[in-house]
Amino acid sequence: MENKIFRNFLGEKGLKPTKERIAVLSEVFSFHGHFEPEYLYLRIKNAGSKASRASVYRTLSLLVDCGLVKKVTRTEKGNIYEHTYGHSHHDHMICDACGEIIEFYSEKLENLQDEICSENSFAGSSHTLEIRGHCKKCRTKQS
Amino acid sequence: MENKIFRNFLGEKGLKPTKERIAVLSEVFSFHGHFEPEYLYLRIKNAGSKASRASVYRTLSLLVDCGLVKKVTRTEKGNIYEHTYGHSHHDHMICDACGEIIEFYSEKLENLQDEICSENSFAGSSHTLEIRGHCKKCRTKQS
DNA sequence: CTGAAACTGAGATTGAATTGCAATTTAACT
DNA sequence: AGTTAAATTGCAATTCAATCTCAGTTTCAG
Ligand SMILES: [Mn+2]
Ligand SMILES: [Mn+2]
Ligand SMILES: [Zn+2]
Ligand SMILES: [Zn+2]
Repeated sequence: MENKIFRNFLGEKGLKPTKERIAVLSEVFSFHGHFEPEYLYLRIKNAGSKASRASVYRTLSLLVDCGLVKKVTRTEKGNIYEHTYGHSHHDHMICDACGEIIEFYSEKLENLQDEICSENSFAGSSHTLEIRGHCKKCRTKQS
Repeated sequence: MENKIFRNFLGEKGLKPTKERIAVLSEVFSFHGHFEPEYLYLRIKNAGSKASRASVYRTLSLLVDCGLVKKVTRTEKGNIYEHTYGHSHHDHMICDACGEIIEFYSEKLENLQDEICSENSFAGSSHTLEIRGHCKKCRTKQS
């Protein structure tokens, strides 16, 4: 489980599993979905643990490094993260009319991307595909 | 041509085609490829025109609004743009080590996306695919 | 021409993220 | 348990792209 993985990762790097780091780890895995560092910081505080903003940022980096967490996007505001351990990869379709988000996954699509990476001698490690348009509901509503 | 399009866009909004705005427009279309606002600012200066950083940022927003320019991605540093008018659709691979951006286009990939949209009764109108990883150069350098 | 509205540049401000550093904590080894 | 070096922390200072403020300037419809 994630605790084990993180402690292992820290051990290998000569880093220590301090309460602050563990508090961040626990909080990150205490809920599902996307989050901003500040939101995480507040949740930790609210949960009765303590970790400064600096520690939250620093630990978040470590979690990304060890693969438990992923930086989803950089928005105008700041970065958005999500924990990935225990979740499978998917991409998104977003309806420009109602904002609905449809998640999808296609093995074929993933393979095709790998092919394209090879063709370009690129070692792809992650990707973000966002398809924009109109969902069924909004399309029928329009007629 | 882009000049006409931009002036039209400005007119419709009650905005004025000032020398600064036109200088930014011209510079944006004076070369092909990706660029950061600061780089554009320096190019404009170097070209003998004048436009403050503030105007460059402000005009860049307008150009995006009117569809002549697109925000390609957001890096640790800042935004990266490209002019789209006169260019056909393509997606990007971005090297996490050196920042190089590789453009690619795959008919198969586009078709596959259309298929996936159909399967989800979604009318896709645009998409952004960004593959992150390491380019050939950075990968060999590492060994 | 004229005047109201739009625009500009310089510098101030914002805010997420990073960093310097003195004090504190950790844990390996007696 | 006690010692100690290395790691870690929090706070405040800093960074830096991006945005905003606002007084002076420019544009252009009438
Ligand atoms: Mn999702
Ligand atoms: Mn491109
Ligand atoms: Zn919809
Ligand atoms: Zn590279």
